[in-house]
Amino acid sequence: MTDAPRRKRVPRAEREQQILAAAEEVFAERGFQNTSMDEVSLRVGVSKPMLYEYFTSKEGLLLACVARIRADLHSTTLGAMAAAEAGGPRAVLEAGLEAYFDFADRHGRAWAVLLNESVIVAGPAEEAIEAIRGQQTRLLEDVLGRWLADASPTRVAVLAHGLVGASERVARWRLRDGSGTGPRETAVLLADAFWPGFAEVETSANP
Amino acid sequence: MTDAPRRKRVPRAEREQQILAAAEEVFAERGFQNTSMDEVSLRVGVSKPMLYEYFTSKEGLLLACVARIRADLHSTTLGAMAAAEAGGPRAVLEAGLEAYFDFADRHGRAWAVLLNESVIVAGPAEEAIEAIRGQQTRLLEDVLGRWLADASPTRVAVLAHGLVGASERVARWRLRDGSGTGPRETAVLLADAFWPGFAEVETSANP
DNA sequence: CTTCTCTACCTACTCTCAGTAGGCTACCCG
DNA sequence: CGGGTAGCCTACTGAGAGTAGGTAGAGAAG
Repeated sequence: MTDAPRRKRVPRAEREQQILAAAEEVFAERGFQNTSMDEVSLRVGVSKPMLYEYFTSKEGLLLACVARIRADLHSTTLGAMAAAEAGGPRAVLEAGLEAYFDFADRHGRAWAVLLNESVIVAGPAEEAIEAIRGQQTRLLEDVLGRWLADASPTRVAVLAHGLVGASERVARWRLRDGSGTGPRETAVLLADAFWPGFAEVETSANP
Repeated sequence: MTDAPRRKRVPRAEREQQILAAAEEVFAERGFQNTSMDEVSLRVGVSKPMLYEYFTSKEGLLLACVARIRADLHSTTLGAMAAAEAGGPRAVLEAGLEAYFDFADRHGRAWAVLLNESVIVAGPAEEAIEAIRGQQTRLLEDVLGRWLADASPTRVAVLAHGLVGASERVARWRLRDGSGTGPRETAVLLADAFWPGFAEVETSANP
């Protein structure tokens, strides 16, 4: 009946993952601002100084969450696009968009908080978040650069950033009001809007 | 030599504007998170309780700043688009985009912090910010709805939200790396990307 | 089995800062 | 020239980010 002295020792890597999982949950529920480190530590079942030992600061913890989910998103969309390679550029575009919206669906609020609404600061953390976001844009710049070999880098940049921004906002709209529209359908609608703008790519179509 | 007893009484409406101006500055410099109410009050030359009297909370102050700058942006772009009406839809689109990028240029970091990076919370403030943001989207939905009279509301929504998202991200990119590209040039590039997606509008062109 | 040591872990603080209680005073109006 | 009110202040409370300094479990070495 005396309460269990359940101090269970766990290797660092594993605890880090537990902490990230709990933090992602709480951030998604309450938002970054309204989350206290005490609450995260409570939910993991570990004391606060551990969080600081492993992640330096509250911002650091947020950054780690963002990095993790971004990496997941990146490999997911990359995989989908690679799988659609045979269908030609248009199919690749649609596959990437669909994978993105599907990812957003599966991760719900965590996606919105961590990828869109969370940036807070004007200091190094902002840089860090933008850098992580840059992965996605660079991926698109690569692909678009290959398709539009003779377009100016500026044009490629505008298209890539524009497409990323459009995806984010459309995904957010779906989360709030537009959930009646499925990932596939949404992807096609957005691709329809953007595709004709890629004038030069009109060569290889679906089989 | 005894320091001035400069308690200068100022009517409420005027003080509110002073406070908003100072807050916008500090938020832009430090970011929301790293700004203390004490610092804002110091800069205005007024004591902290005044800020709370007029704006309820730190979030409330942020919200007021956002609302103000959003309203400014809204009327600016609206005006530019109205002025371009005679040139046809394509000219209206370009004018709106150019006004947007120009606005972002003029407001520098304040724009980035207040319109893009500042949303913080999961509670009512998030709703409020989204509502303010909604102005812009609704404006576009109106215009697009008129141009694409026979398109489904879903398609119009995707286009409107997509275009807003694209503008935001492209503007942000310009602020960081792409400032070599002027507002006009950027607007044309983005319009080129999106325009052909508005298939049905191809009727009225420039004189 | 004992001791050594390394790393996971904790309790108990400090300090900054959002938000408030309660009162004062400049200015207008009669 | 005395109210009355609107603008203003000093001086607090409480929450929560971040830290100092120490405890203890588990494997290695004897």
